[in-house]
Amino acid sequence: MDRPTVVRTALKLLDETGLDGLTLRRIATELDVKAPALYWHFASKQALLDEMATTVLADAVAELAPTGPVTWPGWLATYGRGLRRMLLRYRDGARMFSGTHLNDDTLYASMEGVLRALTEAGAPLRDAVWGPMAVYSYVIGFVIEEQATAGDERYDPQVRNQRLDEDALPLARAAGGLLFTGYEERFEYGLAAIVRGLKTAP
Amino acid sequence: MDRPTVVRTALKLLDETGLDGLTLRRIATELDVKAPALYWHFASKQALLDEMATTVLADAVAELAPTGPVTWPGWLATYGRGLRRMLLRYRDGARMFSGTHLNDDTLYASMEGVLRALTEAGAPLRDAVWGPMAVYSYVIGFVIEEQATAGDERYDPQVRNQRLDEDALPLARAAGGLLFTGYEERFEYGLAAIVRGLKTAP
DNA sequence: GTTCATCCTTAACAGCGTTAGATTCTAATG
DNA sequence: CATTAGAATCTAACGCTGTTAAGGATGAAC
Repeated sequence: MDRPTVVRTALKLLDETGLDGLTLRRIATELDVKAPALYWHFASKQALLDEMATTVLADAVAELAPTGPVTWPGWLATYGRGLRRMLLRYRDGARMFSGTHLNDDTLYASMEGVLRALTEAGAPLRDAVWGPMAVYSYVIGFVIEEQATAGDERYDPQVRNQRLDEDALPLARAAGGLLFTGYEERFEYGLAAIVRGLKTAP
Repeated sequence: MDRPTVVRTALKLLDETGLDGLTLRRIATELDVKAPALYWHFASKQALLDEMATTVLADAVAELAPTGPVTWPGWLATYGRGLRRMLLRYRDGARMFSGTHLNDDTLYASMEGVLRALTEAGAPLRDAVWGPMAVYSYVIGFVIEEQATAGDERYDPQVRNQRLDEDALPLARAAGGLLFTGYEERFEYGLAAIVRGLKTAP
């Protein structure tokens, strides 16, 4: 049992338990081990969560890193879609990223490749750094909300509209159907806006 | 002692304790009360957190809701900046939003005003809903990362660069200076991109 | 064959959110 | 004025959590 094994096991367990139900004792049981044994490999639960998030992001970046020549900021759309897909792969995947400290040198290595590809495509370093970061922020924020609301019946437009007065709040009622269905299309809407905005930067 | 009092007290305490240190016992002590008393007003701690987040957002939307005529999507920049300012006002303010269920009818009322102003400014309802939502996602994601890294010495570019090999990762090193300083400028960079992208929507 | 580091165990701690049941206080009712 | 009803809080406790301390098993190195 080593660090990567613990991380992968915890990530697998995350789908069953959710982030709130992910306890050290459950992870340990899954590994046929007692909870304190985890402290040999990780200084704290937070350190384990940090490494879980880092692993997911490193997987995403490694998979998405441009191999050949890319266009800027065209690659950002690919990056945004891939990142969202990675986050959706795990229950509470995006929430896992809030409050964690990303810290892995393999992450920086992948980043280096992205930065080189983007600068070689003609982007100033500032854009090559800030562009992906803006997409990253958007994706994290979007998926946090998506994973919180999708499947939660309190956000079902029909249930929601029963609470909302038709005469006083007609637009808020209509908004429900646009907010809590068709996440795919709404995600692309915002992502396209960012990419388009970066393309037409002054 | 009523619900709003508890919420405001908890929000004040949040700055001292941080989200992880915010326990029901501490909140109760601050209110000169024992912890179980809180259960008379809230069904669970999560319900209290939900209302805290809802309060912060409702405050922001109420303050930012356009009173007169607005331009679309020009108002979105105002909205994004104001929302960020509101989140930064509280320690872990953005993290508080991940995992909480926003649910307040006063929130919908404020939303109604925004939607009306934007549609009257000529925006289709879809844009009036999805535009602010895209900005919202970006701001939440941005501030989560900002509040996690700002002030954390592990993200100090100098400390960070000691870990990074100069020859192998020159761009990743240079990126540090662009990522963990000057949040203001980087925030505006992404915000402007979204707004510009929405303005030039096809 | 002893030493030493590695990896895991048992036992326990303080603190957490939460519940059950008793208790106090307030206001209205007869 | 005495009684009742309900609202708001208390005490006590439960099960669970992350975490620590101290010790035992295992295997490689001298």
